[in-house]
Amino acid sequence: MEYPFEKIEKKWQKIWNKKKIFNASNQSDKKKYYVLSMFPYPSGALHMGHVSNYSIADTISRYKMMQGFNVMQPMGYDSFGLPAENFAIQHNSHPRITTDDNIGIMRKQFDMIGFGLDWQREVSTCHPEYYKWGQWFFKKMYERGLAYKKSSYQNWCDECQTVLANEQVEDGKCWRCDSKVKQKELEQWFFKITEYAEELLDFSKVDWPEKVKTMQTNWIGKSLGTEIFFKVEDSNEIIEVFTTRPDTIFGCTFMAIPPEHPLVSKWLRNEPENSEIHQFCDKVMNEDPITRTAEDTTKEGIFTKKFAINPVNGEKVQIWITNYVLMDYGTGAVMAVPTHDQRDFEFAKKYDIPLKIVIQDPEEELRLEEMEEAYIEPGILVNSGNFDGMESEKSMKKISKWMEENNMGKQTVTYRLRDWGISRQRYWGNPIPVIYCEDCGTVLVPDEDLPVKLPENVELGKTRQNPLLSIDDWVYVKCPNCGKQAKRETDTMDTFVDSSWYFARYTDSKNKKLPFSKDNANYWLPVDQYIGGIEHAVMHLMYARFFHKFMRDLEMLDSDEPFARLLTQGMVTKDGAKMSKSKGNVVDPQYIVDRYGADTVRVFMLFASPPEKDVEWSDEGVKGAFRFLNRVWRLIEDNFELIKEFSDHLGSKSGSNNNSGTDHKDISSEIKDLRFSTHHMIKKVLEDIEDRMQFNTAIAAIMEHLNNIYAIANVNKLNSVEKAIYAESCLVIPKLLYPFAPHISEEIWQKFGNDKLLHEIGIPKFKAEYLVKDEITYVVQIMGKVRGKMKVSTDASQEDIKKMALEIDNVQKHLAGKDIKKMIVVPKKLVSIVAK
RNA sequence: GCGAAAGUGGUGGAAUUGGUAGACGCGCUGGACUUAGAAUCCAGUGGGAGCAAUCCUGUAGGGGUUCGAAUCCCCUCUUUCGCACCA
Repeated sequence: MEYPFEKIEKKWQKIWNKKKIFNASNQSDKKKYYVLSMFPYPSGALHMGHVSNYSIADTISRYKMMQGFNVMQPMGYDSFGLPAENFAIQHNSHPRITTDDNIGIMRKQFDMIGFGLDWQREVSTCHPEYYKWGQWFFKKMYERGLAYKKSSYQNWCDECQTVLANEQVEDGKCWRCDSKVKQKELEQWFFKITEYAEELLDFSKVDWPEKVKTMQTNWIGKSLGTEIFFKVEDSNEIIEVFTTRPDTIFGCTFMAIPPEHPLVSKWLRNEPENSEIHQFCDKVMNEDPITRTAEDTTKEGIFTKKFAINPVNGEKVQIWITNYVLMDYGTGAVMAVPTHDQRDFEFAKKYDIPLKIVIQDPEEELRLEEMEEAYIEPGILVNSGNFDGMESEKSMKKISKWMEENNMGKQTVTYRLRDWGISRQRYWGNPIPVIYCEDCGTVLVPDEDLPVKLPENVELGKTRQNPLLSIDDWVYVKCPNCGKQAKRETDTMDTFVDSSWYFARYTDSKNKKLPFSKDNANYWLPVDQYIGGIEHAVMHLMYARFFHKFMRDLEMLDSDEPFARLLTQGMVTKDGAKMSKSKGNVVDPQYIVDRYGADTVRVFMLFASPPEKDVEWSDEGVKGAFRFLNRVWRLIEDNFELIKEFSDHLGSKSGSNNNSGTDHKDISSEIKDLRFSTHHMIKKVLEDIEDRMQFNTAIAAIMEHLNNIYAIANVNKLNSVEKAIYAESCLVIPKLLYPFAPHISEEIWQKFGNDKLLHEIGIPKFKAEYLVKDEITYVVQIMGKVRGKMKVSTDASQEDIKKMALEIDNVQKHLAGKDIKKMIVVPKKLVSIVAK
């Protein structure tokens, strides 16, 4: 007989709902605990990845509730974005409608799995009440000089007809549709995330996986160096270069700039359209960025016939346009030192540019004519004016300082991180609240006109262009300043803007005057435990940190970081691959819940592997989880009378478990072991959840304890003290199972007349005195090999233990003819004998 | 190429501080119950030898430190992830 999971789960979901136990209050005497899962994009139905993510979060949440925290676990929908727009086009509908439909479906499924979510706080980023504040934040950014518009080469996805941020390009492909990304020159809006680069490198206030911290650190890519100013010969133009090797400045023999460099377009104006130099620039700029920036791409260039003057020695150096220098790193120009940089070396060899050694190898003297590759190691400076003879590493600071003093350059810090391009040329996103007026220029939409609502009357999918462009009565508006006919910005914001502050909106989601009140934000933030996929390590998690610090600087909240603790959960895989429709290896949570119940799915997910690792789906494994819950159920059913009889004595109503058998002499060792098992399990489960976040071993501990109970053969023959211990060993199960399988646990708990819900009764505590055993099993090793085992009473002395070990038959056998050199006793563990 | 993490039975995974390797689950084998199946229960299950006691062997491979190594150190291989002409 299967336990009636369907009835039980429906029943408890109703009760929790009715009692509103998951509605967190913004004021409480209890300590707060904010658990957050990354909110989903409403794709239509929950998939196993969601179930895994939210099962982890719900386990932590319910555990913290039992511990007496004021827990908030909110949920919402990341509902703007291209997929929603495309989905609507496919279904010949409007994203507003399809999105809300999908949210309806997901909402039902959230309830069906019994996640303890605070629905009062629900947000959906595509609702005007939410996106109004995104626009408000945009204005704040603009007012503080953190939002600006510029024209530049951008990652362009033809398929999605929109620009992508650097973070959204993976292997040269669009992170969404996988098609090749091109470069296109466009005007678009940026958020100055680089302003916060330094602070974003500081992870001292968060407890995050090393991996994520490293990924962000690498992404930001800080490097210390020097900017050096080169004059262009016979002109007042100046080219700034950035270098991390100022010690090689005297060896600079040419300068390398990319075709995108502003001086290039200026110079090209005087060149005929079909000139060689024009052709070269066009060719390089049209190359796709991946091949162009690949390390093995052949270095190419063209001489501009212009020269720059090296400020340190007045030498003339050729200026080359090349394909290997990037416009958007550093200053977009490089001083090339072929002898001490491999790339410059290759380039100089190819085009016969002069070489000059300025750092000598102290081991073996370098000769120009023999060099086959650049010498990039430290060495002794030569041909470097006053710096000759200095060690190259030590000279760097001195040279920079000297250049700074003589206005030849300055020390700088450069980051790989670029400003965040947030314009998207698509309909289904948050409109950028800007109006362009011929007279007044860029004008922000006044606060009282926020939100700029997305027009509803759009025809999607007719053209590949942004449909907003063709809605005249939306685009043409009066300038808020002068009243003259003006035009709206038709780009919408990247959806990562919406998800960069939603965690703060949850603290006060109904606020009509502000994104959230400072009091609420300061009460709840930072999020105590954030849970989501590793794929957001750089994008979302970095943007959210940036926004949080920005909100702090607006004095909207006081904390420095949004997420104090982060858990990156693994994927759900089947047959070794991520579940996906295209691979046809998807398992529908609905089907599993219908067949085995929500508790089973949750237990399986949590038991299959530790949370940060991938979970390999296994139909048999699910059955195993189901079998386990059935075994729990049967244990309680079969022993109902016995447990019931003793449950009142045990004070289970109050949830305390301190009567583990008033200590009596006549307790069999079997029952003492059972009592040990009970307390051992409590200790293990608490440690695994609290300290290690390792739910698989916590569940294993409960299973082990269940096996120990089943091992007690003749329950009816137990005396009354023993029966009480037995009853307690059973009753502790629902309490510890609750965070993982809440429905069945509540049902069992209630069976014994307990009117309190499990989260109200407090987490059980183990008693150390029951974890002390009278006897401990010692292992006896000879030369590291186990040769015997013995039970030793806890009060035995080291000498006793040694003596006992030597008495074991098998030990004597192995010691025959050998001298004992040494005996090591490891308390409570083993005896190791060294003999030869 | 650089950097990081990992590699344990047939399988998912345990082993928290250097101390009995393989907890727990799945699968498999045998048995009980059953007309039969499903379900359940009991026993066994890293490999090899043995009736058994017990012994040998075993944590990607090779070396080392130690009374003792999955765990620490060195080398090699493999996998995954991140970065990748960043001046």
